[in-house]
Amino acid sequence: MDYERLAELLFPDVKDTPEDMERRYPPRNLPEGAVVSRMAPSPTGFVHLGNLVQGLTSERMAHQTGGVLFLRVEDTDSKREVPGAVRILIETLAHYGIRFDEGAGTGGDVGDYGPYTQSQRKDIYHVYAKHLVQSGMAYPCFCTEEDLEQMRKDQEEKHVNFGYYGSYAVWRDRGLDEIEAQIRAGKPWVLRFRSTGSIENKHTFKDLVKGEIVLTENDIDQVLLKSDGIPTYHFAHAVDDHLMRTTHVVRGDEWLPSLPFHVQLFRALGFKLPQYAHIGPLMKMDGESKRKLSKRKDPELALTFYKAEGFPVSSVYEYILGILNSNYEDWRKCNPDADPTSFAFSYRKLNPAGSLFDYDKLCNVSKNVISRMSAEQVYDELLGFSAEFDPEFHALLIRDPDYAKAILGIGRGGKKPRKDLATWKEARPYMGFFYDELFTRDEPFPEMPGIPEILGAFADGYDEADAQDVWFDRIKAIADRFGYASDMKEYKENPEAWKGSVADVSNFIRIAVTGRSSSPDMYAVMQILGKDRVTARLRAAIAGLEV
RNA sequence: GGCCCUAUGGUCAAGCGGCUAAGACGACGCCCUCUCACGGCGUAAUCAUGGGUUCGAUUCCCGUUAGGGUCACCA
Repeated sequence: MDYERLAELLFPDVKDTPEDMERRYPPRNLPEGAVVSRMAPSPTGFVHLGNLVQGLTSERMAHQTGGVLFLRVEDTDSKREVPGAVRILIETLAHYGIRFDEGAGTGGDVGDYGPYTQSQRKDIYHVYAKHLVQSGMAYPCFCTEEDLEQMRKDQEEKHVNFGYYGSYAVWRDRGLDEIEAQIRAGKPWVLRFRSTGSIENKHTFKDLVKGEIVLTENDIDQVLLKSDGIPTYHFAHAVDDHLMRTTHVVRGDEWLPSLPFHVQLFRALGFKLPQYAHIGPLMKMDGESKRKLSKRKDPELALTFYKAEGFPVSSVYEYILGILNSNYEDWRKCNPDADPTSFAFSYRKLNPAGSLFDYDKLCNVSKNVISRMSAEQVYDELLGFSAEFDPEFHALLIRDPDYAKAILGIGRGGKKPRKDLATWKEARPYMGFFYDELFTRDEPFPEMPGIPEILGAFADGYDEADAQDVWFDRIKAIADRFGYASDMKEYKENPEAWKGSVADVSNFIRIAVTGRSSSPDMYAVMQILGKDRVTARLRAAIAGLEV
């Protein structure tokens, strides 16, 4: 077979050689140990937790070593492409603190190793495709979809391995004349890799997170170029990561089965293999068993879900970091206010298996994150959320910023901050009663004696200027007056001696003022509500009870 | 079905040949001069299984079982 002629036939327009490519994309000049890594998502418009997990790992590895993180858009599947997806992708990732040093950007490419969008790299791939044909390592295949389907059926019946290999590789050794005839007839073709591997051969391979793994050689003649001349992932991966001088590839472990082929391809192309880190998928409980989080079934996979639920981005970030490096949580406890980038991230800590996604844990992390924020910060974030998801609440919040911040400041700061909020969505039910527009009385008063009189007595004597202890002494005095115990200890020893306790009295007032039986500290609540609102609500409650 | 990965409490997990097997979330109980939210204390709960190797295995090796992933002109 005259491979040179075949190559000319297939790629008449390709004049560049691999050597030209090497000159155009020389090795990077970086210090020893610097990691060059990348995110290489396909622009489907759907940014998910998996992207973030992978991206965060790459980002930390690159930036912690003084290396480079770049973004490459893998748009080789035109069927799946969604317009505007690249922009969404970049903005979402930036939102989560992943910044690229290089690569595709909203304002065009940045960096010397571009283009960073695969659909613009066709010429580059063809240089290597032609080279492989010239050296007999690739050949055209004219099988139709039907042909391949038939092959698959046949293999299923015979219970043999699936795929285009051995005697099933029908175009592997056809003559040049036959190929030429097909091309002249305008038949579409794909370029296949001529595999010399055997499934009898095993090799050990060192993966950064899985450790030593056993690979079975690939014996399938995989597709390198699709019939439209666009490369498959495998081929693009090899060419791009070589020319872009990637040192570390972080990806989901669903890629593990195609790793033998990638190893084979890099070798055939004469490329140095990068280091690989295959990370386990995020799982979810589905009835009795676990399964990988799925795009179709699980809304919590999409990053937009967390935005709509009102999780601060820093909460999601912290949660993911905690999943990746379990010692992050301890570090955070010791360094409550430190920047997460000062944490020593290690790929060695990554779990080789898949972890179950834990919503409760995320909430807990988020409560801690929010509790560490200032009232000012909470207000700003809440505003951002409500503007998009709760305009009515948003309008109330911006009407009187100081009022809102005072509310959000209750129990904030200090050693033991309140942790009421895990999401911004919870803010409205938490603090709604501060606004007359949202205030409702849905909590009934308990069946206990003297409630209207007690409320009346409190309203009559309420003085906004009272300090907290004076304020509470007044409540105790009212308790005594109406036959309720003012001392909790005494009451607990002998509850029968009283109608109730000062806790009950406080509760009557709480229900009257907030409409609920639980609220933050009543003194603080009343200070913020102001005397007029407090007494108005007390009077209204009394009127309601007397009807 | 072939190939590959994984296996410590309900969940996330420390552990890397010798420990009464950390810690966190969740659950439950108690305490904390008004509820709630915090905080404190405590309880229950884990090394899948069978064989080796070893003076000694949660830890190393093999089998079994279970779970997961993957077998496209998708990434």
